Amino acid sequence: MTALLADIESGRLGPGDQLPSTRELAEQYGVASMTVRNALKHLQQQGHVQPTHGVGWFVTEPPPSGQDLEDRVATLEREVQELRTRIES
Amino acid sequence: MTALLADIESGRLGPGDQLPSTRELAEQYGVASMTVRNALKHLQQQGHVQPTHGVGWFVTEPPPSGQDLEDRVATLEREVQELRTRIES
Amino acid sequence: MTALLADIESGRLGPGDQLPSTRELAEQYGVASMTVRNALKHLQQQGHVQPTHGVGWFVTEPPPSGQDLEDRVATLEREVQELRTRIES
Amino acid sequence: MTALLADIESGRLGPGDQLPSTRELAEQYGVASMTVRNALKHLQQQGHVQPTHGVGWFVTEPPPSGQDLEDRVATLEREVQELRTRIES
DNA sequence: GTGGTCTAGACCACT
DNA sequence: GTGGTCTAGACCACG
Repeated sequence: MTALLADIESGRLGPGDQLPSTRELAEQYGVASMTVRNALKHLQQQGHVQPTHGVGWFVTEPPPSGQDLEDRVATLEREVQELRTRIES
Repeated sequence: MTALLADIESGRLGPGDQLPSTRELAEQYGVASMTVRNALKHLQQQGHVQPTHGVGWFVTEPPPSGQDLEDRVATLEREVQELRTRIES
Repeated sequence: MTALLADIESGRLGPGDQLPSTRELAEQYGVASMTVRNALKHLQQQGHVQPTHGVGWFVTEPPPSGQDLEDRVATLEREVQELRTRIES
Repeated sequence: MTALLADIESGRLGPGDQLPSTRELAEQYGVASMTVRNALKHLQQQGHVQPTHGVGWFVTEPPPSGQDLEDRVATLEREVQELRTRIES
């Protein structure tokens, strides 16, 4: 089941892509659906995938790990400030 | 969808008032129309609202305080089922 | 889907028998799974069948034909009481 | 609403094509959904379209109207005879 | 232009 | 590997 993560990290599955259904994955890997679900939840906690109820699982945008969240906030706040200035002028 | 019940119980929606259409509710709450319908059906079973085909859903007179009979039956049937399972095991 | 009821009433399916899974029934009758579920829910309300989550649907004891809801409640309460006694013993 | 028939006969809509939804058609032509439905039922009686519940309306194979059925049979029989001859030679 | 039912197929909860 | 709930959107019945 770590093969899924490999697919995501290698780029075979990109942001926005829909994963095969949980039933398909269970069949493909020959495991119980519970196992698939646990694995997906794990990947979700790491920020790799996200479910939409009744629709499917999707690869998320690359997780912000590696960049400090506070840095990210500062960057965005600067951007907002700049845009506001441009609008007012 | 429990917000609707809150609106009714708080008095924001009184007896005789018409609810927004199922399609509007679906859009408002960001859910599918079937989900709205299921929620309304539950509120109906509890005696809060009532539909009229081709017209709309309406808030009913104050519901039968306590527990609805059908609910009671459902509850008991579940309990019986559970107890039987425990006995068999 | 009314064929199921016929099977039950004719005795081809007796009390305690397990029905085919909802997915099988959907395939057999060529309808969507939600439709199967709705049909089963109706049969349940009429007291013909009963589900157990994660296990399946089962034919119940002969249904409460012409029985008042209050009677039904009383009957179930007695049944619960009896089952509890059996568990404690 | 006869525009739909024109679209079908002219070939803009071919066999197997799905029509716009009844709601869309009603909106497009600025008529009530009942009117759309009646028109579609009319086209269905003439063998032009066919509905599938919960899915949509589809253009059927070209109906045999306009050519007499016996003529059609004769034509086909000649065609079969001709093809057989070509095969044998 | 509303409520009601259905399709096709997904995820979720449970045993 | 079951039942339960949900999505998105279709047709159907009705006032």
